Amino acid sequence: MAESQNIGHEQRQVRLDKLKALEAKGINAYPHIYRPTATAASLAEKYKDLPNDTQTADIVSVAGRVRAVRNSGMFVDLYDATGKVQIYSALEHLPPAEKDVLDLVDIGDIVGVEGAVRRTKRGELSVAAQKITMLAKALLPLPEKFHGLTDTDTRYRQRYLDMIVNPDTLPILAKRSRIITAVRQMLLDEGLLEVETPILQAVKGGATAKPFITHHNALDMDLFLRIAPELYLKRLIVGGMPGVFEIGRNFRNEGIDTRHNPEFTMMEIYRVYNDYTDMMTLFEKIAETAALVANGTTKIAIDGVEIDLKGPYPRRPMADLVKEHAGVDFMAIASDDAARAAADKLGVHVEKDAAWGDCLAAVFEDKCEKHLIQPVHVIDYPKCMSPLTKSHRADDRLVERFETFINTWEMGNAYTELTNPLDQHQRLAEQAAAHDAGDEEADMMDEDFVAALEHGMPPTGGLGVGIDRLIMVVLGGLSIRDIIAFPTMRKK
RNA sequence: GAGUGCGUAGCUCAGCCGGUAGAGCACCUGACUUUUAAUCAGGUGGCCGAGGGUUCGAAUCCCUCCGCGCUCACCA
Repeated sequence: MAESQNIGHEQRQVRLDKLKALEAKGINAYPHIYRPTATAASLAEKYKDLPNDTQTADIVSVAGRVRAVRNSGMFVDLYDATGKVQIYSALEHLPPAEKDVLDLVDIGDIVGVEGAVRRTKRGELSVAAQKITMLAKALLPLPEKFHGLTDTDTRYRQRYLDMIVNPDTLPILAKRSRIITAVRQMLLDEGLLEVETPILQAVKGGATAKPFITHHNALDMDLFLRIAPELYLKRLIVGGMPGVFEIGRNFRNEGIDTRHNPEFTMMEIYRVYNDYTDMMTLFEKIAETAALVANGTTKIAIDGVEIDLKGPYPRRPMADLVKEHAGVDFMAIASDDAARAAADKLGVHVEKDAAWGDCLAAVFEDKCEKHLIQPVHVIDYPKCMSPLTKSHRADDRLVERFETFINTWEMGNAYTELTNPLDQHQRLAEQAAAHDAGDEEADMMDEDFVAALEHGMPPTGGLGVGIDRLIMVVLGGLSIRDIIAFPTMRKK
């Protein structure tokens, strides 16, 4: 990479010269293996009562990245995955050959140190070096030690630097990993099967969103990167799996901001003989699991506001919330015309051909979402915007669908899944007509999916959870770019 | 997509009513077996994001482009 060779070429040259000096001594600066016997944290724990200015006879070896060098190498701060341990090099104890290696150590190098455990006069637990092993000579300098790396561009493009110098970055990504693992385990404990379904799809479906399109050469066929796995997971239900879930990447060709990344991690769950109320309980369990593993409590603070993820959450019909926050009872509005007039009166813009349900949803988004700080299941969505959901058993204008909101963000989306093949075919046909008329986001007709339903799908509850959003909330309202290791960036 | 701010040394940042480039850290040399953002003295290092324009003279003013941030729009 020509570019990296130009970065700090002077400091790089100094380090290259040191690398050559190591090689001249017969030292491999990139050895195959090193096996430390201790970590910073294990030493801190084991020797927490060791008095100042005391050296033990315990010989250990530690390994990590050099982050600071003081007093011409007498004190070196070594960081491993567990924290910091100081390396103390007293000339009277360090063999001359080891001192030569020490002189060739720079900040940023990865080294292994063997020696006796000691606490210095000033109280810093240290390893009194007897042998110093270069494990990886760094050729490029690290960002500044005190201010770290603040340039967001560099932080995202060179995330490894962000992780090395900014102390919050790695723990956040580690918590992401633990949250996903814990949620996965919880679902496995529920008896669900984790499955994988196609990311390359010939027909896009399961959501309304603009897709990425790619091309398969051998088949000479365009394929969509999935916007959702829904229609394939339901095929597995038809095939007889009683409960499935998938955690994986979805791709949507839409805007990028602090809450949206073109590729994001979605979790979808389907369980037979469940309806949407069962999914509400399941969502609460997922959120609690995530919060507990990350923070040890279900309470989180976002912008100074305490939010408790402990269930059960209130269940509020969309129309009730609209009535509360906008003062209009849409359930009492009978016609599309009257609904549009009501929306207009509230200053909510709707299309000229907007139906009753479109108006209700538009008013909800404009007037209600911003108030939904504490967890709430918004239930009973209008039918027209939910082509994969069963009609509400008590009101045919609605469907049995809910979205869970936390911190005003939509966190999850769940249905009593539509299983009637004739109804499904008609609703997808309406979507497909919109798609053919130019609505890139509308669903397409998936004949095979409908055929699957024609073979019979048991009553099923389904739940989708935006894993990134969940992590953003659990970790205190972070940007999606802080919880995705490598967010999508423009080509530089 | 719109508005707005930013882009100067490896990193963090000054300089911006035009006059030829600065600091701290890092790096190099030296001092100090002392430290913990070690300290002290000296030094190296810049196509001032790219291109064009105005001007005797541009990091600074103007235009275009590139990249990033924020707000809004879009977005289940």
